[in-house]
Amino acid sequence: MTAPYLAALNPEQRRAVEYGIDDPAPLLVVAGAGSGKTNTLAHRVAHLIVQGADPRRIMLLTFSRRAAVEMTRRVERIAAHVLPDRARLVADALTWSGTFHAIGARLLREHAEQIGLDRAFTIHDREDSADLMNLVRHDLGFSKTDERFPAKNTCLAVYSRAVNAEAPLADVLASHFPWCAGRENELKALFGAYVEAKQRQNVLDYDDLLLYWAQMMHIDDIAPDIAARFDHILVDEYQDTNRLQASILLALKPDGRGLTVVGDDAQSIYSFRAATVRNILDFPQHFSPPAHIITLDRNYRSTQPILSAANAVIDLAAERHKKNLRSERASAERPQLVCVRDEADQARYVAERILEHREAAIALKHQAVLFRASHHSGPLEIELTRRNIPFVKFGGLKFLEAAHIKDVLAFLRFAENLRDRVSGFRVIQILPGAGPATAARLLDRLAAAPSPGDALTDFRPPASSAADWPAFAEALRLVRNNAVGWPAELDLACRWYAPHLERRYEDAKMREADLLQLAQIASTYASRQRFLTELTLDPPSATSDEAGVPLLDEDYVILSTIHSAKGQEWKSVFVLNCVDGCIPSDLAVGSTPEIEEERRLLYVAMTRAKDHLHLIVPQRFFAHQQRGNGDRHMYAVRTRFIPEKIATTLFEQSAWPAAARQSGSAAKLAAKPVDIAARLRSMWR
DNA sequence: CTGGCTAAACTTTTT
DNA sequence: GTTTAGCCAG
Repeated sequence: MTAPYLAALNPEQRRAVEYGIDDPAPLLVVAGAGSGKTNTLAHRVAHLIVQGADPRRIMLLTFSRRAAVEMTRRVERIAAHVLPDRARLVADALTWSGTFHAIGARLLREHAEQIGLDRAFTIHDREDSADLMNLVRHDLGFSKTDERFPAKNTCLAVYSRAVNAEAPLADVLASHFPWCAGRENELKALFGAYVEAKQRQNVLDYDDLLLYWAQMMHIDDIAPDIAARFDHILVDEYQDTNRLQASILLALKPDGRGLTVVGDDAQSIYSFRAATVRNILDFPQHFSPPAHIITLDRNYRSTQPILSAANAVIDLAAERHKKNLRSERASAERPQLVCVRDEADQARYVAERILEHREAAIALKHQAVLFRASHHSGPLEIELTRRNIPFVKFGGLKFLEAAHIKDVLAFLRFAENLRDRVSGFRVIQILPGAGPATAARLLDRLAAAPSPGDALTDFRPPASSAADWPAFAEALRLVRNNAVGWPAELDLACRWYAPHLERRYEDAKMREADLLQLAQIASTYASRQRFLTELTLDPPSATSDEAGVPLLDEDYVILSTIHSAKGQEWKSVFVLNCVDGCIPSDLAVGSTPEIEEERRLLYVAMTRAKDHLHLIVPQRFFAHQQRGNGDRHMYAVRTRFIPEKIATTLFEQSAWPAAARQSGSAAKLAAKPVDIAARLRSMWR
């Protein structure tokens, strides 16, 4: 007897949904690309609830906030069929759904007192963390130039990997940062001081959200309480979790009962964040008896020719685990492998095909352009703007990373937490006449004072910044006293900042528009603290051109990094720069595992396509300066992941523009050759 | 002590 | 093409 709402699922999906409902043993679902993974997971959650599970006691860990929202939406839709009057209630009760980091932040605030943390901690994003690392690095005297010490971003990357991979510093250095291996002792000292600085300032970085959570799960008085709050824990995209996350999970469910993880080792693309595919491969053996495994290998997304090409690409992987996806969708159209001259032609080609597809009734929203690195879409963005084709871009440089946005946010963070040195350092130096020394002097007083608020009012600014100080102090005071409420506080911050914006930037007008957009975003949050926390954990993922964010009901093309395209699908997909040096990135050809991950990246990009897939190969490709006097243009060859045999048998190959290339050059070849040499000589006569 | 200047280094993907 | 350490004048 199967419930009617499960009738649309195939047998494997149904088994994944119904497995262990009465006896919740650990379950691993290996779900290939396009195999209905999200749908299956959503059905499992809905089914658990229909069978009596309490949605408030279900933890749903997803890779991104976007995925969490989508999952909740689907659960609600399924519930609407089965429990029509309670669907909304059910979805609203699924409050423990989100990323590891967001759930961690929430648990830490709830248990703050028990672990000696101030509830009002602020969260540093990656740039803030790097800035703090830099302050500490400077304090320890490592910025002296006689033997260059690793830069702040490198230091943070080393630290973060050691934490997330739960690996000793020496191992991390040897395997990923060999050029820093001689600095082990200094780095150890630096990281120790960095941790102390964070604690003094009452700030947590991304890694701390996991680290404190994991530590909390080792404390006998707290761990059982937290574990007992959740009957079921489901984890999506398990192939992209790291060891620290796995530790948290195993501490929450040591015997695996009530634990479901879903993922696909062929789509593991986040090892730069210390994710390890071993988590998913070793999962079953953590338990006795081992976790049950269900494999979903029927693909409902792509046509068979697209899937065959993608399968061929991933088949060449050095290490290949299980499954070959089968499609249910026949088609005569093979994926296209298109040669163009350069990136400008690539942009023109893509823009033209996009319009052509729209004429064929494929909405812009169902078309996406994917690329390896965020800046690869530059020429295309210009071309789309020129042709008035609206687009939204996902991934890459964030809105929040712009200096003027960071300034305003630093003001708010400083108001929230006067001990936050990174924010304080930034915001104080906005005032003319106040530099690092003034900032350090004030921050030292705030750190030492029993009441930082009083220390702030008592502070005598130097004469050089006396003119601008009162306005600053007053704005800060109003926000700190909650005198104006949220989101009026943001307006207040912007009004204080306006004259400085004007003075510091030539393009103040454009930047002002960004601040208006920030105000727009702010108005959707309930409080200053939630705004600051959630903005850091879930920054707006899309940026669009100056025209502003298109309204939701407008039609627009999707531009996205391949990483940000994870879990998504479109009718038509274009992959830019399918050349060596780009996919794989020439920054990632150092080791076999890195190259293998680049291969999976191409696989992920290809398997996003439902009906049409174009891989573009520009023959001349702009490369950022390759150390020294490097050239700007490189002559590129097709990516090594598509060898000749695959190209000829599984792709439709073409060159564009066709006319100029074929009839044009062929005709001229037949004619008499032009004497270029003579022309060159004649230039000087 | 700040702020403007020069020379040199660094440049992926993201919670 | 952008960020950062260091130098120097006020």
